[in-house]
Amino acid sequence: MLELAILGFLRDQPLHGYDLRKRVAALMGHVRPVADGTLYPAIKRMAAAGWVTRKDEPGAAAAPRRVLYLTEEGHAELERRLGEPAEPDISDENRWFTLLAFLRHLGDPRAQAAVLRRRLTFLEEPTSFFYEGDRPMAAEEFADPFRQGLLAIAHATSQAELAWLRATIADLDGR
Amino acid sequence: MLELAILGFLRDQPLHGYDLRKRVAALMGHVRPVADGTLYPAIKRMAAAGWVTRKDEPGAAAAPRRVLYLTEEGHAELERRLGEPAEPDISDENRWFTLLAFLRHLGDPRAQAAVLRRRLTFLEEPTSFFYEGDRPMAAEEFADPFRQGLLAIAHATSQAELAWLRATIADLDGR
DNA sequence: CCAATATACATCGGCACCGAGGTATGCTTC
DNA sequence: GAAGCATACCTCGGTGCCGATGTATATTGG
Repeated sequence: MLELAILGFLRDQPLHGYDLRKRVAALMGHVRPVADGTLYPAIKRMAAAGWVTRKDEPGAAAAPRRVLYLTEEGHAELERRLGEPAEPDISDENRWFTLLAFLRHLGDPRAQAAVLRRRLTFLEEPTSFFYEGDRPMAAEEFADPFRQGLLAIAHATSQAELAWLRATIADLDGR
Repeated sequence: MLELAILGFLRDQPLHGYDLRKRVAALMGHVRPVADGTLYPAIKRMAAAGWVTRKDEPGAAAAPRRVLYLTEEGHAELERRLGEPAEPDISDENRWFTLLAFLRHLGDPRAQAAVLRRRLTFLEEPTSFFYEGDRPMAAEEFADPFRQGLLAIAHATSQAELAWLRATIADLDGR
């Protein structure tokens, strides 16, 4: 998730670590803040993989910066991750939102629609959070207001996204 | 998140690992399936911490079972985690939903309302996913339909939950 | 009768993440 | 001119998670 965000942000423009940290924090930081001890090792990993290159520059405000540039390999990696996302990227909302934030970088509308369809399929399959033995339980069945709320919120959420997905897929197909 | 779910399920009744695995999978498995290599070490940790005890029983269908019982310490730990959740339990939807699934086990309505208020405060504070320099960007500002969708879905989602939170807090306060 | 499947538990190496700590620079404010 | 803060980068130990792998039993289907 973090690596995808880094690839995605660098796709737009070269950035140094500190700037990247702020952008990543804006994107997903309210859910889970990004620690320095996570970001810098990630950058190091990605440099070792050949996805980014680093160039030292004198710091504008303070200490010298190491500006990160996306390489061609990094570009290819981004497209691969956007076009062939792993299952958790589809099912986990946090990961999915990160993917969505950079999906425009997958040039082909057909490929974009295919990714949206995977999410659509996931949201359309019936899921039950709680079971009594083998039988799925409906929201009305339990007295617990919190579990009722949980199901109600999950339902409202997925309805909103389903509507958007269907409209956007239709739009992409029409091009 | 996993440990909270285990404590929560065992609060209702003793369960063996395999049964626990199915219940945890139903609750959060569609988002992120639980691997055996995650569940069993977690049980072991929790047994070492004194939150659960294990009792061997002949298997009903197959291999012998190790039935898990919540101890008094485990009960206290559950209440502590429900009543004083860490920040990520409030902000991360996956964790929050898990907490909500077991919040009824926090007996006191006032304490329950206090937890809901923390989530309310979190959802009420304005968040912007993207910035241009220092300026937050509104959904209409970018042409990217995916980012527009991302913001629209996030907004719809939080509206649904806000309404439920306010209603439920009012209800709990009225008791 | 054999294979496949579901039940049931467990370990191990690798890896990402986190918090804590460390280093250094330049600007602003008192 | 000292203190405090924002900028900017990095390491290290601990922990939890994951996939792969292993072991064993009972039922079901061909």
